[in-house]
Amino acid sequence: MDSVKPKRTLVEETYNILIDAICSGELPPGERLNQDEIAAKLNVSRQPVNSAISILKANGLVEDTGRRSVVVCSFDSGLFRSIFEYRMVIEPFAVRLAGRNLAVADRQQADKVLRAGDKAFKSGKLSDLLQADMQFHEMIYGWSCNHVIQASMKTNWHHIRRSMAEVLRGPDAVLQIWDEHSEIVDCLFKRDTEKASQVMEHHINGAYEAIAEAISAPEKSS
Amino acid sequence: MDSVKPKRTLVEETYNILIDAICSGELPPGERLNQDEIAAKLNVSRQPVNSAISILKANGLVEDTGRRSVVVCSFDSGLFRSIFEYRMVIEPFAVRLAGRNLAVADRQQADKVLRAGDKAFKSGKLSDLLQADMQFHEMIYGWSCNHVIQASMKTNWHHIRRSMAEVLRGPDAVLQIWDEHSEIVDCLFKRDTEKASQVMEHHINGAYEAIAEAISAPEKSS
DNA sequence: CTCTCGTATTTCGTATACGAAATGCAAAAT
DNA sequence: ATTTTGCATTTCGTATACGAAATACGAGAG
Repeated sequence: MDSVKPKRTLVEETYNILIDAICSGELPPGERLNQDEIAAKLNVSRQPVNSAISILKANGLVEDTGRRSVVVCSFDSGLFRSIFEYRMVIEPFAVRLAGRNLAVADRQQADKVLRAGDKAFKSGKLSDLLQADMQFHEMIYGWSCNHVIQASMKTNWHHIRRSMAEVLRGPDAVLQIWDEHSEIVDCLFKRDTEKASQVMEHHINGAYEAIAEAISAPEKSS
Repeated sequence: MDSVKPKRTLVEETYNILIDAICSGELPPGERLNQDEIAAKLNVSRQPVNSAISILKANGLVEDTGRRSVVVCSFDSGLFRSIFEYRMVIEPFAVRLAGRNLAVADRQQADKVLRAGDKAFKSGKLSDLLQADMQFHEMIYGWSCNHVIQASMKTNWHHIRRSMAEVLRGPDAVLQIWDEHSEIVDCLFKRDTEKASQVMEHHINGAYEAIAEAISAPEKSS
């Protein structure tokens, strides 16, 4: 007999819904969060909404204006640069750790994730590709067995998703980055950790340039 | 005329007090957090306490037991390893970034922090030394101008403080690490960023070994 | 005496209530 | 017409209320 479902609280539910709305762009930067409104929309009282917003505030997704409302943080291009600067170091490092802990790496899991990525790539839907991309990288973080990397990147992916939501409004810049994923996995399982790490560094660098271009250039097309 | 003080909410106050109590060891791992009790002690209602605990939960400082109470997370030695594994890469990186942004680096600030460290070192109080150590490293994070590094390390220092609170109960293991700090600053301002980064890597490695020893060995003395 | 179960008490999550500050608006003043 | 000012309304933070689930505890069965 299995233990009963660990009931989620309304605070957690509300938090997840809000963070999703922010990262998907449904709540754009600068948008004011009205507690009554949100509470009504989610069919809960204002209290869980208030708590959820406190968490968002502590995590830097929203900021209060000093007045009586909190707003979704503006998307800072400096933050974007920080994230990729950071990933350029952390992602190759995660690969090296994964190489050391190869016992925890699961080839079947890798194949599944890679297949999902191929499918998303062929479908051409950038949002699907983003989802698959995130899953691939989170798999690597898991293999690294380093909880700090996992936690910090979880936060970062929120911001990445948020910035990508902006990109998605622009022309569909197809990112030609998927094939490097399978190369990384191959190198890892061939025990060539150093090569895998190098490919990852190149991969992040390429992703940054592609996205930075898509972000800075969209005005040209409109 | 200056603008009025931005009043802190009771939720924030409560959160800060709780996180401080956890990191100082006043609330040891496994301790149950009773909302009524905390509310009474802080002279607030249960509501801000409840919200503050939600934030702690989201940030992994406390966990709920599935029952009716949340407890302070047990201190995982794996997490400790993760943090120093991570710092071994991130701290030298932060130094390299600081070297590039040397314009923001403030020699006077550095001297002040270094002097405070010397004083704490001579006083022999490990808690003061820890405080000064944290300030030194946070100065470097600031110079790196990378917000992701700052944010992730802020969380990590909570855990470091928490683990050090354990160490402090044991024999006073004096950590002979302070002089490396001034060496790092010197190299930086001499524009020898690479050397500074290397010293930082060595520094973190030394700190890890010293602390790991102090943590694993305290039983011997009791 | 030990175990089991029913009941009282504690404790939490959430809803509602309430006061204070911010905002909107319209009438009065220039 | 534009600005100022006082009042009504909105909105938030916090306190209190309430029901449900967890725990403690004692009485009865074995």
